[in-house]
Amino acid sequence: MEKIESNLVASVIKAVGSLYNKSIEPNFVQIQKTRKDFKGDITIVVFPLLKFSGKGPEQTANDLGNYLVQHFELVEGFNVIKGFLNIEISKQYWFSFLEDIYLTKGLEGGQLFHTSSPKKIMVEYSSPNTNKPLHLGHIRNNLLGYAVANILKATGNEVLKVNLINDRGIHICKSMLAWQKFGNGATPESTGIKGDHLVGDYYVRFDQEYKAQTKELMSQGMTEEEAKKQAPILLEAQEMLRKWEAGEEEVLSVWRMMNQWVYNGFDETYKRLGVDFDRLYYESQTYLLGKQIVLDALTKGLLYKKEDGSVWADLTEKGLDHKVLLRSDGTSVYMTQDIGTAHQRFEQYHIDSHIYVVGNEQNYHFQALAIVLGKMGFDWADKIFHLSYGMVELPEGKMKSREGTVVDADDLMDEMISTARQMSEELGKLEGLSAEDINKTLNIIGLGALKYFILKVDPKKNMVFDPKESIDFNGNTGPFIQYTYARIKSILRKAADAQIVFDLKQASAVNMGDKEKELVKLLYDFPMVVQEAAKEFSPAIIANYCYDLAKEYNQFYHDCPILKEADIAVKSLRFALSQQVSQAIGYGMKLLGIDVPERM
RNA sequence: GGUCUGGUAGCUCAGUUGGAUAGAGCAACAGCCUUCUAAGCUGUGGGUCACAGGUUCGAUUCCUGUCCAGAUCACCA
Repeated sequence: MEKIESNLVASVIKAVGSLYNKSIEPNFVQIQKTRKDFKGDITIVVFPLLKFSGKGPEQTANDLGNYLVQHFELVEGFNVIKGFLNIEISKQYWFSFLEDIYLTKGLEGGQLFHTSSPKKIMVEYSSPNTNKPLHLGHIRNNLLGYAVANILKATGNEVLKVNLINDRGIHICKSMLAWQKFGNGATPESTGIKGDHLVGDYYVRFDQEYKAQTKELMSQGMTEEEAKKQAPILLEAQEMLRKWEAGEEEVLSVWRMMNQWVYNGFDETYKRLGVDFDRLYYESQTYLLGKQIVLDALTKGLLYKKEDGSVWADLTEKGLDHKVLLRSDGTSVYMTQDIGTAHQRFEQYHIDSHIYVVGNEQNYHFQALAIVLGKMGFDWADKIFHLSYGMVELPEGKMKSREGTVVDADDLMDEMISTARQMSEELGKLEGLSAEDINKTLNIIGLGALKYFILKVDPKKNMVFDPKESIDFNGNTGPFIQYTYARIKSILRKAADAQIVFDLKQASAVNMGDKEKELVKLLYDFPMVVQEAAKEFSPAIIANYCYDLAKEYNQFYHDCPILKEADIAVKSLRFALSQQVSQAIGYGMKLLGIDVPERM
């Protein structure tokens, strides 16, 4: 079926040509959805056309409206308010659209969502440190990365999800050291504590000891600055890192063991969260990459070396500062590794684009990275994209691990599910379900509430999470949308049980009321919404669409009987429509990584 | 101090390339379950779109300045 918008633009151009004998560019035809308080489906803003018509807004709009109604089947009627020409698209068109998706393709199938230029895209997300468990900030990262990858796939791209795990460095040495000193051989098995939490506990333990030692040194007359550098436990941790880099087996074996604990813990969290990866990278294997590339660029004169031997990039012409790429002792920094891994990925996988899902605190880093890569002459330098997302804040400000205000990912998921249980029991929703089904459903609802809460917010904005008020289940929430889905499914089940077969062919455009039309219009928007979300890397666009659709459907559900409708034609139409809405909701939520329950 | 984000109802958030009377939810209040699941639906109240200029037929949207908040500017990652 031809799209309404392009059809209408062409029609208006023809109309202007015929009415006023002027030829105009498409960008003068401004089209938008008609606002709900007015009659009509699509609105043409006529102000830009006045200079061609030479008439006032009202007159011009009426001229156009009359012409369109007479010459184009698609246009059924119109009204003019001020300079706005509100067009009514024929009900036949909307009905045909519903027929089209219901009888042939279905929204999910076909090429409805695909872009004209598919790409091979790598999405890096999660990228945790291995010294502590995941928290709410990581949840936002994981959900965003996973959803964006889904959306890009749905629009026809080939997507590779990767996770670069930061498994080395001073932070993990701190946990290792504290475990050796204070752990008495504790393991996840011996303590029953999840591996990543156990390792995190020793990271906290290290910090306690470090603070105590610093305080002690200060009481002996050291300045705070000195004391922070001289605390014995810190020196030990630094020594441990040196041993790790020297490859001493004694250190490596502890490192491998504790990291494995963490990986087991992460795997569990990822699984519950419903995210996954096509490939894992470990910094211990990539942190030396990039050095040769930097040295090559140095010999080409693209970088410069200071007297102390450190290598720098001058980014001042781009408005940034100078950036170190190799330390004076010749070792790599963070940026060096990113240069190396980016190079490796573009060369090895021949990707067209690389998306890094990383918090906005690293905006500067990625800006600098792109400039450095460009300076080094890589033609893919402008193909890297930093999907920068805002911080999750508490009502009183940032989460601080030192103050114990970090919201732990596992705890939060537990809480969401227990809230779901409490709500469901109060409402008596779970009667007649098996224990297994109950758990499955509560899992879907609890996680749905959490995921939707996070994904409905524009990624680039900071967002506030109040741990005291648990995440809502009413209103603009995941469960609201899930509930709409479950109610439709219930209707579909009932029809199937009664062996009622609905045939949309029995219905026609005349059976379509205003509510039905509004829903079809929303369904019509769905592919564009998905494409927009892909373009903007914003799952929030899909989340808000799902809400709008569910909201609209609930009104329809309230006002219009479906199975109880007497007129078989109307009944069939409503049934088909409900079925399509459930598909769109289910698919939209799936793109967000949110499951929907068959009943709740 | 430089750079980058952001500032919309008491709170959490929408608001498509500039368009009509700026929208939801939560919270508050008032209604709707003998009828397909009331985690729903309907209604009421709530706004100087931070502030001031500019661009134009028209600005929450674009530009400039001011104020406020956050991030960042390491031989950390």
